[in-house]
Amino acid sequence: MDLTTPATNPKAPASETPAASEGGAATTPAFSPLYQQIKSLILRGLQAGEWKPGDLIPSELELAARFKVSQGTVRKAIDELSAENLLVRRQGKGTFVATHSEQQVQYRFLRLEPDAGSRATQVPADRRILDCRRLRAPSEIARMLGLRAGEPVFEVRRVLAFHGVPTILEDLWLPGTPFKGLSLEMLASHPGAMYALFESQFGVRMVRADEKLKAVSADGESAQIMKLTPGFPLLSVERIAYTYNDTPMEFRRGLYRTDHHHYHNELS
Amino acid sequence: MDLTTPATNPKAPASETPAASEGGAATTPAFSPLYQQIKSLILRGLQAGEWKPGDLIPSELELAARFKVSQGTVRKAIDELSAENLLVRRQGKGTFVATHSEQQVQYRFLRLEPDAGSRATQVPADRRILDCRRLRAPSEIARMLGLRAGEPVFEVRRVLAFHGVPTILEDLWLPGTPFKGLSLEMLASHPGAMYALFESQFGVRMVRADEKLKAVSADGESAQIMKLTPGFPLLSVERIAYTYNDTPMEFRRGLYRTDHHHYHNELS
DNA sequence: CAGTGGTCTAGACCACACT
DNA sequence: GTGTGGTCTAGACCACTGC
Repeated sequence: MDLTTPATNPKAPASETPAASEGGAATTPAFSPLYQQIKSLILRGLQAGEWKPGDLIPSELELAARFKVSQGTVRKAIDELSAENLLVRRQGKGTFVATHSEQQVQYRFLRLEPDAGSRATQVPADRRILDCRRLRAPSEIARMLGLRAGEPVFEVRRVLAFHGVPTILEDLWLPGTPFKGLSLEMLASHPGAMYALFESQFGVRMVRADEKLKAVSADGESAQIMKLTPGFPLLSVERIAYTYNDTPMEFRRGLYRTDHHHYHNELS
Repeated sequence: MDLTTPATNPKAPASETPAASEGGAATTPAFSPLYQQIKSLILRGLQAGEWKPGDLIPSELELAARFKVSQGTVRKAIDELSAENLLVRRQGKGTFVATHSEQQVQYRFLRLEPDAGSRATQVPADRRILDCRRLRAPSEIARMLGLRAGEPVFEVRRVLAFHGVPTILEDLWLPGTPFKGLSLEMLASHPGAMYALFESQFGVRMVRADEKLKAVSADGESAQIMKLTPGFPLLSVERIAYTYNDTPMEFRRGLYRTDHHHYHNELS
């Protein structure tokens, strides 16, 4: 592939890309390197479901041939995608689409850990779904999910217990359209982590998330559900989870009991 | 540099490395790629203070010549180091040692943000040092810092206020030896972030940190200092900060008021 | 202009997994 | 052995910075 065209983007790098977007007007010329374009193309394949979570994607040489670039360029694109946890490389085997299921990393977004003792094998939580209903999005929820107020959403409430102690009370909201058909039975019957179900049943893969933490006091209702006295300090965790393209697909509000657990975070 | 030697590590890659460690006995052969060895060598230079925070390090070609490897290999080593925030690349200028000062990122490890309004320009906190004393490490502190109980440590207490509202009460402990000479006056007179002072005055650069968060209720003492009623829910943040080589250099326990701020975390 | 990091290529060889 | 990702090289050219 030649890069003779100077400042602005050279011609589209792939043969199979009708260059869907790129409205028309001259915005920022914004030179973008070839490997970034390759990255976008792979990303498009992931979004389009060409390769599903857990799938093996084509080898680097194959992709290089398809996109008419060198293996090194494909490699750099895949490097970044795997650094972002979208792909997983396995030497000798190939490159796979990351998934929330199967891996030993069951709860990839749950940062709660038992204090001290820290049995590396965190006891599998005891999950209980309290509620699952379809309703029109209140404005706050709509805003978080990038919807218009009144659009349908699912609301789920559940409790997680460790060693019989209710530790997490969560309410979560999902956009109605992509999750059409969700039901309490489906959630209750599914054994694994919730995000694994989202992948297998709805083809929705959560890629990253933003969390906002606060310390709060248990109100009457949550205290009752978690068998605590009102006023008990709880960690409030609000999460927006995004799928490909930074599209919000879940808003979650959790209350964590932290007298025997803590929220672990690594800074760098 | 030739890589003819097969499985085990090839001969040391640099000319100026007396191969200090590598005890003797055959542990794990553990093949390590060239770029990892280069990375270690650069890291050693950083630890040894050959280049200090903010300094320009030699160019890729210079390092390649010095270590007798190709530019690409040095590049990959630097890529990783800059991904770990130890180095910062600036196109056209060179590669610099990362620092907590100068950058616009004043509080690199502080995850507390104002709610909603979120003036991107977070008001510079009003810092007040309450105490700074030298004492013998209690066993818990010693354990956190990798010291023996009774070894000297500094204990500092300070309050951060935003818009006049006391929001963070922190106690922190530093090992006595590396921080010899620390005083309340020094802390109080220094304008910028604390980690910047550690770099400039003690040559200690914090590289990464581990935090454990819990929700707690304000006790009498902290309530009084923060002008709250006892029982007010506070976010407890325990941090161990590490310098190069995963050596712990600070233990910090903070209480955050979170009624108008939140702790922000990005998951991926 | 020269010097730096950033991108891209082409080719060689190594380490690992499967058959 | 074949095919995969992983490492390493050498050289070309581009983009940015500052003299």
